[in-house]
Amino acid sequence: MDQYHHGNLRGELLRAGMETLESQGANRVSLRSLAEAADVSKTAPYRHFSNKEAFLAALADEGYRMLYAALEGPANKGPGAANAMGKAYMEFATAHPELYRLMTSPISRNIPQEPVPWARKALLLLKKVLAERAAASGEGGSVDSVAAAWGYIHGLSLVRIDGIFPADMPEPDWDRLAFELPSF
Amino acid sequence: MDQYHHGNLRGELLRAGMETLESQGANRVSLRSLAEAADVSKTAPYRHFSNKEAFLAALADEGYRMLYAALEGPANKGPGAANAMGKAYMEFATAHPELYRLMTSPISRNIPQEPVPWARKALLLLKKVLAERAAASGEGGSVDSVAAAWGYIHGLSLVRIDGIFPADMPEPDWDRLAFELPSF
DNA sequence: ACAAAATGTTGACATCGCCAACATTTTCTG
DNA sequence: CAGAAAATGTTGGCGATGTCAACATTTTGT
Repeated sequence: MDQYHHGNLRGELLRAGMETLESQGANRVSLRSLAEAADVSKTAPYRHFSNKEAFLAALADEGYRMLYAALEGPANKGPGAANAMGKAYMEFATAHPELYRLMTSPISRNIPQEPVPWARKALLLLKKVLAERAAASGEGGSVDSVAAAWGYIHGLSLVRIDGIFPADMPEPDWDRLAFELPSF
Repeated sequence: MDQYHHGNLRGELLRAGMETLESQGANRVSLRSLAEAADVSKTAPYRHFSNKEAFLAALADEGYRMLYAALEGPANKGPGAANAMGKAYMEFATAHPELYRLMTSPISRNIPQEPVPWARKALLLLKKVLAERAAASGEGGSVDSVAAAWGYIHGLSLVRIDGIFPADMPEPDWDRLAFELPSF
């Protein structure tokens, strides 16, 4: 008995959209085809997301929810939390390359209307642990130290998942690199 | 007198395409509208690029040509070449954020048919200088050391241009950070 | 019970990537 | 130098997509 109302269209769109995103990249995500797959008319998604960008931003935020869950444990490890977090961070990026690319693309930040609560939460956690580490190492929680560690782990993750690293060199020991964050 | 042949359609498409890319991002680049702007039929571009991806790859390679030109000077500075290169690298990324994102997206590497000679050249230069630095610092040119510096400068550039860094923290001293590459 | 809000549908328009078939111009070769 | 071949461009069209306007149905709240 086909119902007029889907019941959980928003959730189903996000679920199926995440699947497409992870397997084929953000460019292949189409609201129309997702609607069709959910047995719903082509414009139904617009009742839940103002446009495609907002939908992608919602997917990105879902990614930050996952990232937060992945970082929560390592972040509470006491001493060495930052290093453990670096490793978990890169593991997340490596396991979800397309999602991670979307999360760190500027799209997510160009949507002031749609809230992205998990992004805020995950990044705050990251900042907190990195700042604590900087403070503990005598740098007084310097902004530069946080930015350095942040950029390092982000870039290392991308270099790995994007295959930028020269193919004619042996594979680096990514795990060790992610674990040993640089100091300033 | 409208000519049947444009004369330099390929070059003009790349020029105008680069303009759109830099001002509006890769997603907004359309072969059709570029053709229209060049006063040429909508399918004329396909005589020069097999598809849109190949066109974007050509734009990316043009970016690597520019990057190579920007790195050439610093790379020959003798001691401290790596640091000077790090600074020049981030300056390039900051000056051309959308182009840089395209260059480092995996699209560029998924096109085996179209050659991207400048990408190869620029990345080889980068690798050479970083490897020399690692060797000079006693690490014996370790792969890990190269990868660490590479990821660091790449990630630092992206964190800066993508605005990932928490807005509630003061702006880091990007130039100093780019100059002081981490050691392992 | 009824009004309002939420959710979905139909139809339409513009843009876009890209294919097939054909036209024109330039270049190469006998 | 003529004719073949290659390069370059055009027209017409197909299917996918984002998104808008107008309308329908269902759910919710008073």
